[in-house]
Amino acid sequence: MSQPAKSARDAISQEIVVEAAIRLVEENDLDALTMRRLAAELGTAVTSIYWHVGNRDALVDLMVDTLLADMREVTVGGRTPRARITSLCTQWRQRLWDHPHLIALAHERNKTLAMFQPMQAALARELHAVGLRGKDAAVAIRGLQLHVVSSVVIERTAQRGPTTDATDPTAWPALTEDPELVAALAAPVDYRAAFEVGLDALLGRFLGSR
Amino acid sequence: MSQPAKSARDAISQEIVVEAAIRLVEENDLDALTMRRLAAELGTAVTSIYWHVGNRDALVDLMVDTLLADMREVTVGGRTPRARITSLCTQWRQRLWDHPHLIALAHERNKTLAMFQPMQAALARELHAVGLRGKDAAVAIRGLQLHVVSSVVIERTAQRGPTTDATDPTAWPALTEDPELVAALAAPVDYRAAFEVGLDALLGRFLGSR
DNA sequence: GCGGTAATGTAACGCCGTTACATTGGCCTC
DNA sequence: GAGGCCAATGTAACGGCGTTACATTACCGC
Repeated sequence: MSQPAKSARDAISQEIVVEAAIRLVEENDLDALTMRRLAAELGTAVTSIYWHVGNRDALVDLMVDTLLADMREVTVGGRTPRARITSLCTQWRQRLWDHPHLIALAHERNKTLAMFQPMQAALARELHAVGLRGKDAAVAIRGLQLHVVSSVVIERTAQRGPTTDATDPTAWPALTEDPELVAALAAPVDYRAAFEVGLDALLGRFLGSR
Repeated sequence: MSQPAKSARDAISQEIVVEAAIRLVEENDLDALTMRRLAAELGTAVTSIYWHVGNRDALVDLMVDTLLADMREVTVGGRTPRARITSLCTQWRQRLWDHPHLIALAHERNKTLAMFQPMQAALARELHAVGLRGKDAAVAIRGLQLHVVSSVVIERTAQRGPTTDATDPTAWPALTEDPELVAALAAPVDYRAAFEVGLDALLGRFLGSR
């Protein structure tokens, strides 16, 4: 981004480093992102990485910014305001879902909520159109935003360790009267359904009869 | 837990190791939990730690179990079912809030959702009393559970890095017509209020007129 | 050709989790 | 009491991590 490609020795630029780092994370883990391995992947020494990006934290910041750049533009569909807001939230959830490592990266750099500016603006426009403004609009935006991001965060962290998530049915002596409930709770969580129910509930609360 | 205190040399047991580890984390960070530092804190060698707890992952598991033991019993208050469920969720949120490191620890061991069994059982009882059972009850339990845990998780991760969370108001050229909204969005998030609004919305959806 | 500087390479520091191996010390058996 | 067993602790190392002081290269303008 800032390094002019003067030297044509082998032309390792900051973009190339960031791209390689993203590739490294997306093809493996966040743990796979080590400066040494990144240098090896680029066929260079670790000090070159440091020269181009500073340190590991700065590199992660750059990665987050790069990934976020792909999510800037928002397209809203739907007739009623409620449908448009639903589409907005679902779309945003989908995008976060498609970049699971973005969440992990942003989480590591404490930028989890900072990535939501475009969505905030779009939501504000829609709420504005329904007559919600000022503090009420802010509460609604915050609520919807938290719902989207936490839905994905929780699902992703939960799916990393599938062993302990399926709740043990034998631990509930008091519930044997409702075997269907026990079975439903022992089944894997349908996070998408939970998201949609929660979203619907939030919209019912915020929009009311609008 | 399993080591009989045969040798009275200086009596480092598994409990003592786990307690020291919890103290170490609660007085500092999760990052402060290193095997060497833990050994130094106990005035012993690192291999003793390994002998007693196995390795770092096993130690964290033990810590999570220990911390969870303090949260087993649930007390429900309130007259209407809705009030009782609200009390339940608020209470659970408060407990998680009081043990912020428990969340980080459980997160590291992918036990984020596994800690919810007692709350699940209590919720199931309440919902049962209102006539919600089977799959409907499961959906409600999941939704409430996700709401509680994600509320705390998001707030905790957000508060670790306060710099990037206050959204930059200048980034919204389209919203200058609603300065109150911009101001409200630039202010720090009131997570407790967001939690309560979301909880209210979820209950309105699940319980309806019940 | 020459100097400056952008870029890369070498080698080390201190930290981490983990482990092979040696050593201690209390108990039991003979 | 001597010897042995084995739980418990200590010593020292391995490989990997982020980071950095320092030396070295290669290109550009002069």
